[in-house]
Amino acid sequence: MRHLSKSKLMAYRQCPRRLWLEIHRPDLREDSTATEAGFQAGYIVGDIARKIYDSKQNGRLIDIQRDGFEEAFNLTQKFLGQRLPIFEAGFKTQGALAFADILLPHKNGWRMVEVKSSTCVKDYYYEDIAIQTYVAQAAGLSLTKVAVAHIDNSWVYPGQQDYRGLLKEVDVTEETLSRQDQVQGWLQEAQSILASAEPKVTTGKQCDIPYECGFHDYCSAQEPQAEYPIRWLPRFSTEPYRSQGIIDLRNLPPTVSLNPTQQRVKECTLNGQPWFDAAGAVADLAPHILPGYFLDFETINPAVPTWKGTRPYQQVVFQFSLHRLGKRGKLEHKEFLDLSGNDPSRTFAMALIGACGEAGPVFVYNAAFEKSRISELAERFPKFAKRLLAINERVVDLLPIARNRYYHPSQQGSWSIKAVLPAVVPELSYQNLEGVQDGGSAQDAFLEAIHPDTSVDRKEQLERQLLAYCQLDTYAMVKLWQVFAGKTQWRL
DNA sequence: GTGGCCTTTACCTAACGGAT
DNA sequence: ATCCGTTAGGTAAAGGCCAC
Repeated sequence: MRHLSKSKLMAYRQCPRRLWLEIHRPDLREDSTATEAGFQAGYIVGDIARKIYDSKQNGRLIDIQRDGFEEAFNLTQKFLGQRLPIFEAGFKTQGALAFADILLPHKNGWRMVEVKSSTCVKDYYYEDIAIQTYVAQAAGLSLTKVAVAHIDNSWVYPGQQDYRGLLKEVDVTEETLSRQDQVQGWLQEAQSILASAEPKVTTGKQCDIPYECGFHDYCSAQEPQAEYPIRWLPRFSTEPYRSQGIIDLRNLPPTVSLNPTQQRVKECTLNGQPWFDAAGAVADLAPHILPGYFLDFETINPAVPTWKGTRPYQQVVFQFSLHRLGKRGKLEHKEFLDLSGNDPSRTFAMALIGACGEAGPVFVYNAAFEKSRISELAERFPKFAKRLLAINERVVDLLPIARNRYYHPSQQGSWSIKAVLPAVVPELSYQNLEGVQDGGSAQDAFLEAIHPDTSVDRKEQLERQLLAYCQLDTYAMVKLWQVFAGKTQWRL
């Protein structure tokens, strides 16, 4: 009999091998990325949920890290007797463990609320909560109601630490209880899987459901490797071919119909040559006459908003870099970075208006992102709306030009800026940057910089790193433009 | 007017881009 | 783990055409 936490059982619902590895070889799992950020963006959803659901401030929180499993179970039983709100109550049955985010006295029993940081009730929550409630009920808990509390991303934070309205509660009692009969079977199957040898399951769709499995690299390393994987073909369903044992582009039957982009990826990959429609690129850029601007934003999007007037998961702009390229190739740079800890939006909007000038194309990469941010600022600050929307009118997207005119085998089917730049402008490298080398570390740096405990020296260091990183981003776009526009003789 | 066939439009979803 | 907007591609519904 193994101790099976609910999350590990969920793993088995997708793939028995995933469950087996979770229990027997957790060391093989890739570190999950975002969860271990040093500086948390504002509040954690769970903390807020406890405050919201503990209006009388008499709830009992069980700390599994501190107390350990056995003590958590004992405390749970003790607190159940007191009929007060309980957070992280622990239950155990048939080797399965479950911890309930919130338990509240309800009628003659208890109401269980599972807190999720998503913005809707996902299908897989039903299985998740079915296991949760099964374990709790089998351990003797009387449940009268089960609910999911998820984030309401249409809610606007009014400030003053007033987080009522952040969470939206959805009753899932029926959906959950109707699955109870199945859970018993899942538990037995899980135990028998764990008692056996490692199941060998080939990688497939299930590896990414409901999110990427941490053992994917381990499993795929044991399979034949394609030198030119067919998954490099953009928007191409590999499943039908995988089942036929076709994993390499060289083995893809010529009869398979590919769209022009896929065809290009295939050809360039197999002949190892980049493709560049230089005349086409020049023609695409010709209508957009200099002076031109090159713009990039950095944002932060905390689940729990920290600034009055912002929504959950809203992308709040805190930094931009702007290069201006004159008619004869003169390059200037402007930038903005707000590390005050206050909402940067308003000063950002003003600085952006001031920096962009009155006319000339504003080049960005994947225009939807920057344009959406600008539109949002226009909505929030009507006084600036006209001037902000005027900038949006000037935005020119370099992504479709890259996609239509350029491909290098090293892109591996992707036209994201991180795939395109090293191919087009190999001499530019982010490796030389210290600290901040990508968007993720930019957010970390921002959070650390605005944290009250951060020293002045450290803050200045982070500021320098952030500025260097964002400036390199737009400079890289200038270099990209230079190649596409055929101005390689310019010294930029 | 109905049935059959083809074309167009409308709608939906997965993939991809950006940000963490 | 999470968000969002755009887009490509597929499918379903609607529309158009003509023979019978």
